[in-house]
Amino acid sequence: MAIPASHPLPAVPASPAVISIRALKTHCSNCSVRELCLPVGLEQDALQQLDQLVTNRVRLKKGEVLYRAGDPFSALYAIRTGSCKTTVLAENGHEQVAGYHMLGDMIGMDGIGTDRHGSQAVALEDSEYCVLPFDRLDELARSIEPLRRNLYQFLSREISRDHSVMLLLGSMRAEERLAAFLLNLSQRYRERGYSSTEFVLRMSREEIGSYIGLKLETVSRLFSRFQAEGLIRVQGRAVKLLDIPTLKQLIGQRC
Amino acid sequence: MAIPASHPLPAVPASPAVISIRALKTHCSNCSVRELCLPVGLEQDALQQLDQLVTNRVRLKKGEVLYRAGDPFSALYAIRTGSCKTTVLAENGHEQVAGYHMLGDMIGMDGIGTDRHGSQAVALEDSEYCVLPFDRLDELARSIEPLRRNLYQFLSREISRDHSVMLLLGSMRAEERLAAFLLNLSQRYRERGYSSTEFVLRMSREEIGSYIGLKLETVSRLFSRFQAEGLIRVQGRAVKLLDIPTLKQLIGQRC
DNA sequence: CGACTAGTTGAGGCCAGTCAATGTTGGTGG
DNA sequence: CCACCAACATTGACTGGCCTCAACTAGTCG
Repeated sequence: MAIPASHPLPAVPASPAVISIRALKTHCSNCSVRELCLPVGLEQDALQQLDQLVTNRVRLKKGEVLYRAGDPFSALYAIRTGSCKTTVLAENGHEQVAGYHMLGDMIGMDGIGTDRHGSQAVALEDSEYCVLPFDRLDELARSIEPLRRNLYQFLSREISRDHSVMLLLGSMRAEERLAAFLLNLSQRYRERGYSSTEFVLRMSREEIGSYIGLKLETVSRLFSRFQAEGLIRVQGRAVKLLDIPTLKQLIGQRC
Repeated sequence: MAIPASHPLPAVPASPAVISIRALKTHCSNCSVRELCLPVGLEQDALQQLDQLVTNRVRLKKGEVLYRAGDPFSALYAIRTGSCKTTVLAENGHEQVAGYHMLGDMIGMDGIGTDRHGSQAVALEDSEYCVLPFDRLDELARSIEPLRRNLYQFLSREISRDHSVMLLLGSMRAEERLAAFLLNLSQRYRERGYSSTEFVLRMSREEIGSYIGLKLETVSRLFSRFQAEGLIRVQGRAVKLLDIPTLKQLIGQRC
């Protein structure tokens, strides 16, 4: 796997923060997250065809918006570096975090059906996205079976992921929610070759709360309590998981 | 079958409740929900090709299981008549209703990515399902653009639907949840040509509660309260919406 | 250094959960 | 047809977990 193991992100080569970067040496074929992303399992020549499709990349600074709810849908986005949140808007104006995405993740899939994005994506840190024009991706997927399979998988996995969140929101108590949130992050960092016990949260207490259905004060209190109980160590947004077994027990114990 | 209402479904010809029915006069081309289901927008010959794919249908009695979590995934299912719920299972054994599906809906899509069903589907009444073998559906979709588009749409719409549920579970108060639940049903019945103000719930109070993140007692109390306030009339599982504007206001008013 | 945002902590209230008793409905078999 | 039973539903009393409101602290950036 790519990525130097322990943690920090591999330094992104300095480059002008321009929207469209062509002929940059970043291709799917040598991308650090190719094993997690759309290219996984593709043959060499399929990879090259995919490379030709991904000619645009977008760089965002923290807080910048990739797309808004209601924007015309034209492409999916694969996260190359960094992380972002997706939020959904209720008719009454309430905004809620629906996803916390990191490198290798694909976002924008809820827009396919309606030709409009159904959610909003906001960078949680400086980050880079591969633009996958959907029409061309679809066209390419027609002929490349593994690519088509991967596309289905991303769509389907998003559904499963949402089901997990529904489970969390619908039946867990506050401490279970936070434990599940932390363990989920831990696993995803591990899958990406980072430390699974020590990482930096890219969301505020309020955003975390919005994601897991709690108020920010409750999130803060729980962080404090988990720390007091020796389960984690928190320093602002830096978290270290100290007692993963007990955290797991927290979410596995109730009927 | 539910509710005669404005333009009821054409009576399904009586037929033996056998699992696999071939050469029955039920085809996509003359199915009553074709405008809501996979065939929507398809040309005549595309329709016929789809017909050839859907050779199996499954009939379930109330309470019977279509698939279980962990079952090998091989097909999607389109609901021809009746309704079912899908449930997801947490690692700790807790089971939660994740979806309430009715005719025209497609289910099983969370199984594509893992080759295993991620949820369980249980009939809420006697109901009938078209079996869509996924490999063959995929093959057919390769060549029929509108079919492929529809497939994407179903996947994408499922994601959007889940986001709505997350919004409901994450930020609404009990009365808002029930109002949203009822209004959602109302709209879906309307789309299907049934009465949007008068219908029979196919789920118990407990199942409804599981779906919208409340306990059954709370659901029951809310039904009683809505009735006392003149918003609805409830008689067991038969519901009549009396004051839709106020119900809408209930979910549209909070920030 | 001051304004601002993010985070922590405390006190109190309320909404929904829990526990429990009772009523209702629908299916089954005598 | 009706008695019976089990599952479902209703209602009340009480509890408690999370929210609300509020004060305070710690960083951050001009």
